[in-house]
Amino acid sequence: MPKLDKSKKLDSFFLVPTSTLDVPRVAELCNALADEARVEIVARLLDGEKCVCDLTDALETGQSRLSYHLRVLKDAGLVTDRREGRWSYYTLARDAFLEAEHLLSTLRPRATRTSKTGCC
Amino acid sequence: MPKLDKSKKLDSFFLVPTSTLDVPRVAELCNALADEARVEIVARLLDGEKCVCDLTDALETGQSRLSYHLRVLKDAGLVTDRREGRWSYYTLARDAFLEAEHLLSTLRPRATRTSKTGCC
DNA sequence: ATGACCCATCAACTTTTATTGCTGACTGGA
DNA sequence: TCCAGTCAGCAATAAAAGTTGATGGGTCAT
Repeated sequence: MPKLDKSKKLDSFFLVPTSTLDVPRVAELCNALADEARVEIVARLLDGEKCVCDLTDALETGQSRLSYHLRVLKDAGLVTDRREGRWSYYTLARDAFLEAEHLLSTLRPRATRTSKTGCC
Repeated sequence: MPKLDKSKKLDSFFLVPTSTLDVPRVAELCNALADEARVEIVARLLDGEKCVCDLTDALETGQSRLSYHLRVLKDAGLVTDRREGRWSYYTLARDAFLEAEHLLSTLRPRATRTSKTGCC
């Protein structure tokens, strides 16, 4: 029996391992991937680092718009950027994607059981 | 060498297995989980089916608001509902969560290699 | 049938996101 | 130094998402 973490609500403490159920972080990561434009960007970065101009060409989008979406991804920690001369290079942050996979797995329903509790 | 699927863009065909990279679906699923209120709902459903009134009590939220968020989750396929008498019961859709995990895994960067291609 | 209850949906509103054009900082070459 | 190119960030606008209170349909007990 683990020690009670009083910072967590009591009931949820017993239902799930709260240490791995980080609601705001799930929402933050999902929010960053909730837009097709950003998922496209991630897809383009799958085969390695790219500079903004590469992405602008590949995605046929305005530079300003791209910059905005890159920032959203960066704020969520899903990409990192690097400056080299006049170019900015973006790379996927592997850790963040692994984190996302882990967080999502904590939301996976255990089984298809119906609890059949009386209601209200 | 698999047969070419002409419905997919040529370049992305060679970069990733496009059959598993469903950009709109990733965005749709992530969008459904992009709000803390909805992640909370999912968390509450982790230990099984619940009726709306249970969730209203547990999450201390207005009934209308909850109904809205449940609908978003339902539209994304993450939950299913069932009517019994005057109560509506919601359950997590295991398949959709497995699908989400799979889709997310297709976005995981292969390695931390820098492609070092010349730019622009 | 009447009334209490559960819940989805609507309309009105507020808040958040996304898009676009523009500006300017910074870099590197002529 | 001057010019052209890359790119982030701002302001204005458009669009989408979220919140709230009200309405009404369905269900159940009296």
